[in-house]
Amino acid sequence: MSRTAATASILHADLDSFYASVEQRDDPRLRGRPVAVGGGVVLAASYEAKRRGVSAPMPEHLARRCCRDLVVVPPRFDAYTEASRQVFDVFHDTTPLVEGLSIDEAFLDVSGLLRIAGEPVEIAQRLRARVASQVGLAITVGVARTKFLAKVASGVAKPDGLLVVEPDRELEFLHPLPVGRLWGVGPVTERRLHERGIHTVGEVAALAESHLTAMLGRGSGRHLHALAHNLDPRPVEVGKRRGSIGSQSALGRGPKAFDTLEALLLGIVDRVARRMRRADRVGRTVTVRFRYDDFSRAARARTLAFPTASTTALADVAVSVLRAERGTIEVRGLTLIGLSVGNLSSTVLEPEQMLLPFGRKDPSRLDDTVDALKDRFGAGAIVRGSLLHRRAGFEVPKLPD
DNA sequence: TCTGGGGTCCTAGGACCC
DNA sequence: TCTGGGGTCCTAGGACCC
Repeated sequence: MSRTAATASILHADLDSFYASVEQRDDPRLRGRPVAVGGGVVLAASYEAKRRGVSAPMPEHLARRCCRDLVVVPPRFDAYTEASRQVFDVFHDTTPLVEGLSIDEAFLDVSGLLRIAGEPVEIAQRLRARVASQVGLAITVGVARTKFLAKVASGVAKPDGLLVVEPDRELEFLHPLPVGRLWGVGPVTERRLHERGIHTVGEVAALAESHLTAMLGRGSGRHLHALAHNLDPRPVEVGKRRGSIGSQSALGRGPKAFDTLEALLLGIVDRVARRMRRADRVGRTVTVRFRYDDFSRAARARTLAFPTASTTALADVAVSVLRAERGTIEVRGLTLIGLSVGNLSSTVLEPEQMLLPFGRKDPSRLDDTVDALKDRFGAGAIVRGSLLHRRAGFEVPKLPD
């Protein structure tokens, strides 16, 4: 165990230009050519296209302007999902400690595998070779002592690379890098730092934490201070579940009839509700998102007393929120509408959770309680203690003695 | 340059409870 | 009866990531 702290044994594996690479793999005519996946907007660009200045999210007509022979292909999300599944199979075959970050990247903890599988660098080499031969895709791997540094390393090693940052070289590697390389530094934070003459990670590291928090706020300041000193104790976490499920749709400019917006929103509700049911999740917080003609955004949230994945229940809430915004929408013009459902829980009934609001912990009562609640709210309902239960006038069902 | 669709995390204020 | 402090929940907005 003690060696985990001293050894570079966390891998960050990241597929290169994922969508575009899948397209080039499946259509030999696309290989070696600048490829963009998208339609209207570039979702992903191949390295040939990136070298010519194409990047996501760039409007298609601009991408074509800077790259005259760009090949634009429509996305095939099913193919990407399948390729991702195959790559994650290789991850899970490498180590049980896999934390997925997105469809195309994950952290792997290989600290316990020295005797079985060898040094982390050897494991990383085999992982890259297996993904290439079994899935036909290039994957870049960064190896370091912390998650954060492994991710920075893979970013530096792209494309199709492998980079190990040994523990005694961490700051030497990190400090010359531009601040934008830090995970969590986007355009806004980068600009704020540049305005103060701070361009490298080393310059961030030279600042007191109090200085950074005053500049960027408590959360960002602490985060940045820790990262600049390579302090990142977070372990690789297995079995994380996502906290929200949503969908959205861009509408383009121009006036839309309000009825059309309602119909669009209902379509989105239906899509989200189906995905929730397929994933066996129910949620309590319904958020409707708006983007206006001037690109400003707003979100309106409503939290229900009980979680649901019912299309009609979610639709009722979503439509009432939309109607309440009608005046604003008509004045400002709408260019995007979206819905996400958060506060997710599992649909599997967990008796301990259900008893929470009642203060009943007697195990002999569990089955009766569950039955009573099922009768009243349906098998999908989970009851949890919250202010809203009380505010909504929720009454504890009569339980048999 | 004028912007898609899927997410995560943080902050801040107000309501409410103990 | 008055007052205070700490904690949780909710809403809204913003930054960031792929």
